Amino acid sequence: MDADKVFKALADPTRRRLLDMLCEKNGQTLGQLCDHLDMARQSATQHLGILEAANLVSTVRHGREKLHFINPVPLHDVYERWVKKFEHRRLSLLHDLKQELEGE
Amino acid sequence: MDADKVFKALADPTRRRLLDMLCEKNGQTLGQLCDHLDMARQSATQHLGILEAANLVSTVRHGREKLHFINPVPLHDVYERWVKKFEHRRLSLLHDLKQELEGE
DNA sequence: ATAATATGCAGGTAAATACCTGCATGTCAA
DNA sequence: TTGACATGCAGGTATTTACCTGCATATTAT
Repeated sequence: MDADKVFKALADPTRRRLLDMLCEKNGQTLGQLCDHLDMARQSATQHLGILEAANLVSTVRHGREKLHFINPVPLHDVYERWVKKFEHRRLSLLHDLKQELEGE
Repeated sequence: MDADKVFKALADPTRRRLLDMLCEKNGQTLGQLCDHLDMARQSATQHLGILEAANLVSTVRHGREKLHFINPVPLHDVYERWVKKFEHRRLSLLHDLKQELEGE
């Protein structure tokens, strides 16, 4: 997993919206996805390209249509690498700050 | 939680590195954190400001020093909102793509 | 075949981003 | 109190990003 690509892909609200749309209904075409966005088709294409480069979305050509599918694996990897680690130490990390605020 | 701020904060490798450093040793000063980065102090300050604005880091002044503490809560929120959802449907989402690739 | 449809590709621009330098302020210690 | 140290603040620049318009290509349906 290229963590940088995944995080950068997730940094844009339009791209998070696209993932949400695909989660609602997987395998949508570019056109279908565009219909729910307030921007030119070409802009959406770029966003989908970034999601695909991050491996968050896989595509399949179906005649003249391009179907988009979510790939949940990178998100799971993000969890494993980034959230779980801090999650595990969650209480102790908060404890550090609390102690500092209380003046040791 | 301001999801956009959190995701944008996580989108930069330097900022992820800073979070890692604080996870290793919580409550470090600006100077300590800078020592491990290959950039000017002022640049690091900006990164830490972004992390603080996203509520991923909290700070406490201690005389002339500024101590930085991780706040793991937003990361947990990201998990709840973004990862868990896709995680739950992980297998079914992959199934969609597999079926499409196999020609229905 | 041809028209309508779905997508691809090539630039072009304005705003955001990640750096930097230079100087100011505040705190500690001798 | 004065010098050293830790951080704050104000710009300035080069790159990246998120849009756009215009045109090309490929597929389906009449």
